[in-house]
Amino acid sequence: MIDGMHRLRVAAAEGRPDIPVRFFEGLERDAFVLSVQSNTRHGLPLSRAERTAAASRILGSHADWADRMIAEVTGLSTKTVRALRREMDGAIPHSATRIGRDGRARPLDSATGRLRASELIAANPRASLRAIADEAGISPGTVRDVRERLRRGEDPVPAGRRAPASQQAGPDLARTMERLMSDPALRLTESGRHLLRMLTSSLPPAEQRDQLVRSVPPHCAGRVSQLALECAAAWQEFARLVETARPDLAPEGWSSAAGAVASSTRSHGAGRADAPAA
DNA sequence: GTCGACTTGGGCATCAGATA
DNA sequence: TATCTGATGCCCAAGTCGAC
Repeated sequence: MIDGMHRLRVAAAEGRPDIPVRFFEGLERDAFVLSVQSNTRHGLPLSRAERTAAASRILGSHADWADRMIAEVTGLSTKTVRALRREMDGAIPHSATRIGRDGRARPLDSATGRLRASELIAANPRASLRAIADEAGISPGTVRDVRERLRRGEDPVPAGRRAPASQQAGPDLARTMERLMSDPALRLTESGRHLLRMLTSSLPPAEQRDQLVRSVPPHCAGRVSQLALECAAAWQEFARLVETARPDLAPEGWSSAAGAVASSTRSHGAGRADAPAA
């Protein structure tokens, strides 16, 4: 029963031998979506907690659906669904595209396709927009925009919100830091606050990094560099100990990232494993 | 090839209700 | 009463796709 439980009970109470039904053919996950949609549109409305739980489940089963699509189904706001998706980052399948309410798929990051299109245009300036679009995996409209940008001497990838994934490491770190700082388990204990202070002070914002580098006097550069490498090695050892203590909580990719730091620092012969230095 | 309709995610300001 | 949280509306740049 996806919808109409009350109508069925009323029919049964009235002793009616049959009731008109509409069959649904599809996957269980799609049946769940239909059920949530029905409950938000009529009948006994779902509580906010129930709608949030439903949105979480739909995010897990339909990760490629746009936030607005899920918001419409669950009766939540788009911003709430967006926040929920951020919270569940890592726990839900990653999708490079979003299917909107119009059923069209749109990429989250078109930089790769744009760069590919710019290469194809340079190689064959007389190729049609559709031919390049097919080859690059983007729409003809986007190819046209790339071509106009190249004619104006601009970068084929617009600067702004949809930056290439390679440039998103900074914001991800900042987001992870924000989550840790809002976690009561850390925020409300002395040792947790101490750890947060150490993590915060050891993560210079990208925009301040260049300024910090320029502020190092030439005669101190060697010692500062050596100390930074020792700090990195100490943090790497700290990461290894944390991972060993709680292997079940180690995020995917953590080991390889820590290993990369280790390999880059060990090659300099630095490293002190007794305490993490910030 | 071009254009317009419609959509996206994100930022920002504002408001309302819950909670301390 | 102050603060927090969630919802809403508006705006923006960018993307897709059908019609012409």
